[in-house]
Amino acid sequence: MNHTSTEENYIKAIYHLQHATNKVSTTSLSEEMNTKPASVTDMLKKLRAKRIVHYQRYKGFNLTEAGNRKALSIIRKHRLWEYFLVNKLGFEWDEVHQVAEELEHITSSELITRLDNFLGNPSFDPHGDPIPDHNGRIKNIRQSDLCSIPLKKTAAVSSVKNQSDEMLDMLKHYQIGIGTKLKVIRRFEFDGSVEIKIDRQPVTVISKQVAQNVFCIV
Amino acid sequence: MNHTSTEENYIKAIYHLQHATNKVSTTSLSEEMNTKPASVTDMLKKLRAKRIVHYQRYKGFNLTEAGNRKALSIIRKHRLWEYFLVNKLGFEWDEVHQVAEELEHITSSELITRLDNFLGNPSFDPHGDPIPDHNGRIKNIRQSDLCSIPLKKTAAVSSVKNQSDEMLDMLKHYQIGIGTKLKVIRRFEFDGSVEIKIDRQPVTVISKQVAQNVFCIV
DNA sequence: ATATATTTTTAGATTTGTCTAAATTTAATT
DNA sequence: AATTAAATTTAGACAAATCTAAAAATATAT
Repeated sequence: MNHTSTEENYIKAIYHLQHATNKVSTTSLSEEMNTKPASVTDMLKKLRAKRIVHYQRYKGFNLTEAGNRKALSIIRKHRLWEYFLVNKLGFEWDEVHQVAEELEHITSSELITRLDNFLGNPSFDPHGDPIPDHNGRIKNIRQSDLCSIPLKKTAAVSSVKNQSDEMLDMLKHYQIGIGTKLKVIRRFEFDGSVEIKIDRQPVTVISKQVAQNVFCIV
Repeated sequence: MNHTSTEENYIKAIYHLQHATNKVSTTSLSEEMNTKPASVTDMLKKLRAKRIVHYQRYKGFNLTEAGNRKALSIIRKHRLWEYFLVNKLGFEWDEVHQVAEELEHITSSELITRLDNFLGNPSFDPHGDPIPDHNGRIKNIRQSDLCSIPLKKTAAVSSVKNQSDEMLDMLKHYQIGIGTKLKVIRRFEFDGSVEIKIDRQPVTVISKQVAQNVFCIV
């Protein structure tokens, strides 16, 4: 079944709502999509007709099995392109999202197979998010930065994105290196800074800028 | 100024009509775009409002300076992506057009700059067509196949794509070799065959299949 | 449990790119 | 030059994705 870019964006947004939030509703989806609830209702009917969502008026919705597969294939494309943009074209990880939003809608599946091989079949994108394989399977070891890992779970630092001298200097100060075990205790709304506890060290706070660069396996 | 993918496709098609044929008309453009003449008229009004074409009803149309620049930027993207698909992802040259048709509409200009550098700033795409640089300049040594060179301009054969025994046999029969000077006199709509005049030889017709494989410098 | 607020859906309009059918203009032919 | 043919344009309609405003259903609060 073919889908328009718009439909694909809705499918992705529904997937995201189902996994990253606990609010799957017409209104929350409209916020995610920057549209009005009325537009969401129209699209839900369209996606229901295409067997992408289960949907009953006033009763909510969720992805069907086919919808879930479709979502994973879009996410796969998005993350492979992000990997390409950062590791081949030299973009910074925070510059690639918008471009990948466009690239993910290129239809050729042959292209994605070849891109995947060209990149060496990576399992994680530059943000540490897992890249679904061609069957939609996701590596359960997920790399996430300190802004997105769950609170109070021990995690091991697995990579650092920005490897500038200045950053390495900071990490040395905090005694953070690859393999360091730590927990995120809390996050501050005001500036996004993060309170962490490292084994055998006092609790400290690191800035959002630093936290975004430190990736862990939870 | 931003343009939809559809507008971009029209711009590219007009550019192509102006350079590769001598029929720039509502009907020929509608054939190029696989639409009806009425749709072309609508689009011409839209493009005129955006200062992309000069257009007077019943009197024909052509690209403005801005339209020409825009066309070259789309062609640049298309050909860079084709180069990428063939030389990095291992596609065959005849498999890439459709995918590049989609990729050429990705908007980021930063992406194209980086892609260009990643590829080593190539001057010709896998079909031998020149890749405009970021200022829209085209290497005047343009390699084009006999299906796309301008009519009645002397051209020198510069390369042959398919180098199979069967093809070389045909070229020997026609007395075409590297360096041969020839003109394309006309093209036949019916089967895409091409009438050519080679120095000191009678006019002959070669099939589209052959013409597509013979590249020249105009 | 009834009134109020919130969420969701419907109805009808808009924009983009397309179509068909009819009208108009230009070109070709006798 | 008049007629016929071809090309082009207009008029009106349609599908996709959106909107606003109003109606309907559900949830919340008194």
